[in-house]
Parts: sequence; structure tokens; C-alpha cells
Amino acid sequence: MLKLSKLTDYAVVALVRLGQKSEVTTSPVLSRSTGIPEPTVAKVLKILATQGIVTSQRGARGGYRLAQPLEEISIAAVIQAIDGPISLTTCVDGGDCDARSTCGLGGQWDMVNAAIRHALSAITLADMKNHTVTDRLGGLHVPPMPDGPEATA
Amino acid sequence: MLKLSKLTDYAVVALVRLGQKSEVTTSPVLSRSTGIPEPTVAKVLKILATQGIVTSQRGARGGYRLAQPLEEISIAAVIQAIDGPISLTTCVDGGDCDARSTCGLGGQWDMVNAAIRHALSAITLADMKNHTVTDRLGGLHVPPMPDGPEATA
DNA sequence: CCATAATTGGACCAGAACAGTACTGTTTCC
DNA sequence: GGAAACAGTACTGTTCTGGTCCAATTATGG
Ligand code: FES
Ligand code: FES
Repeated sequence: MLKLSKLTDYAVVALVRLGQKSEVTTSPVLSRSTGIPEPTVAKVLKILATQGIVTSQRGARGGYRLAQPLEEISIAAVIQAIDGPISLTTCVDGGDCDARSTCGLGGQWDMVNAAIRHALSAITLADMKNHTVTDRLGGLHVPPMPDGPEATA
Repeated sequence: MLKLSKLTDYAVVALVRLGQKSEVTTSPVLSRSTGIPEPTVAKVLKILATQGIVTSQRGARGGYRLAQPLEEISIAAVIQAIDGPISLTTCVDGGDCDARSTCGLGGQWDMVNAAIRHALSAITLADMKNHTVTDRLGGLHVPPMPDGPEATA
């Protein structure tokens, strides 16, 4: 369905909320603050910690803190941290594609990937918080849901 | 992993190849021509037929043909035909998100979705075939794989 | 210095979604 | 009437996500 995992969605919410706190914050506190179930937010923070998005402090009085300001964290970075690399197709480098030899599309998918990454890298968590996303996108206007070509067939 | 399904990948390959044929083409022929396993390409074509991307001719001497020229078919249309609607987040309209009330991000995700759809709608199958993708994207240049912020942390 | 409590870290398990396959039915040409 | 090809459905195996549980670590208090 070309949707990112719910974990990523939660990660963005948690990070934005975390950016509003000035001190280290624990998972339970963040859970209460965001409304995300505690085990889930804990897992998300854990992953984000391994990816360096947030820094962690173990033990009592521990918690998490943003490793960078909200303005420096792009949506793409969060997605990559949770969902892994942004590669729309499986046949970018590995080569586990059956049609490799006869496909003829070569590395054209890379361009598509780049387009996606570009769009995602241009949006930071600060934009999400401040609702200033439109500024970065240059006022693109696409129909809310361009339905498939069945309308024309 | 924010990747589209392998079926979609196959669909693009099959459609581009189909666009190079002038007459109706059968699944076995298309399978041989693309290197995609026959049952899989048959399934893909079937789905594409229901979505109106290709027209089908039943019976002997039957086969598939493009419903529109390659230039008119966008990557987004193919993705929507196979994978369903392009909605990155689950909390766009349905509202099955736990953090709905406290999330505070409102409809900011819609902007991200629009950005993705825009990027995908700007690329047609003809662009994939002719390697003219860069023309549409306005010369965006992003690093091949912008690794996460762990580099700076 | 030791015991305790709080919190993160990592591993584990269940469920759902997906890819792939197979089969049966319908339509068309020869 | 027979053969060829699409249409639709159903099934199965696999992968991945989402969620849960237990172990390692550190600060605190006595
Ligand atoms: S290599 Fe996989 S589709 Fe071209
Ligand atoms: S409503 Fe789902 S994260 Fe905001």
C-alpha cells in the first residue's frame, strides 16, 4: 500500500513532543504526553536511540533526549531509522530481481528513489510541528487522490 | 522499508515492454520477453486489466494491449493499481490512530503524502523507458543514500 | 559499600499482509 | 467441436510488522 509503518508515525509524534521538552524524558512520561501506548513508544525510542536520533541515559533518572534540534531532523531520517533504507524497488543494487537482464529499465528506479528521498528530506520535524511544510515544497498542488485510469477507460 | 511491492516492480517492467509491442501480446510472450515468471506476469496483467491500465482480449488470439500510451501512464497510477492508494500514514482520514487527540501534528502528513504523490505522478512509463526522468524532476540532486544522523552524533 | 528501584537494552512471540501458485470457468478463434 | 487465452477465485508458504517479555545497567538511599 506504499505506506510507512505505524511505528514511524509514532516516532515522529514522539520526537516532536520530545523536542518540546528541555530535559531528559522517560518512556512513560512520553507515553502519557503523546497518547501512544507505553510499550510502543518505548520500542520506538529504543530504535531511535540505536540510530542516533536520540541519546539515551540508562539507569534510574535516565531517559531520552534529542541528539539534534528538531530543525535538523528530516522526515527521511526518521523513516530510515525505523523502516530502514528508502528504496522503492528491490532491484537497486542487490540484484535479486529475476528480470535483471531483460528488464531494460536499468537504474531508472534510482531516479524515482531520489525523488522520494528528496521530497522526504526537505521536510523536517520542525516543519511538522510548526505547520510550515508548504514553505519547503514550493506550493505544489496535486489532487487529493488522483484516482486511477479507470476513470478514463 | 518504504518499498513498493515486487508486483508493482514487475508491472512497470511488463508495461514498458508491452508499450514496445504494437499488437496484442499474451502473458507467455510477455513472460519470455521480460524474464518475469509466467504465473506472476499473468497475475500482474490481470490486476492491471481490472484497473484499466491495459485492455484485454479474451479467447484464442487474445492478449493484452495498453489502454493508454506510455506517456500517459504515470508511476503513481501503476502503484495505485497494484498496491492501492498512496497514503503514507494510517491517520489521514480514518482516524484509527491512538494519538489522535494529543498528537498535535494535525493534517501535516497530508502534505507529505502530497509531496510523494507529486513526485510519483511526474514520472511516466515513457520516462522510465527513455531514461528522461531527470527532465521532469527539475534536476534535483540528492546524495545516493543520505545515511542517518548517526554520522553526526 | 550494599541493596533497591528505576529505566534502558535486547530478544522473543503472535498476528497480519504479501508473494506466489494452482485450479476452474468463460470467451474467442480455427 | 477443439484449442487457446484470459478471468476469477482460492489456497499456501513466507516475510514483515506490531506487540510483549525478560535481562543488563545505573542512580539513589541507607
Ligand atoms: S532489475 Fe528488477 S525490474 Fe529491472
Ligand atoms: S493522528 Fe496519528 S499521529 Fe497524529
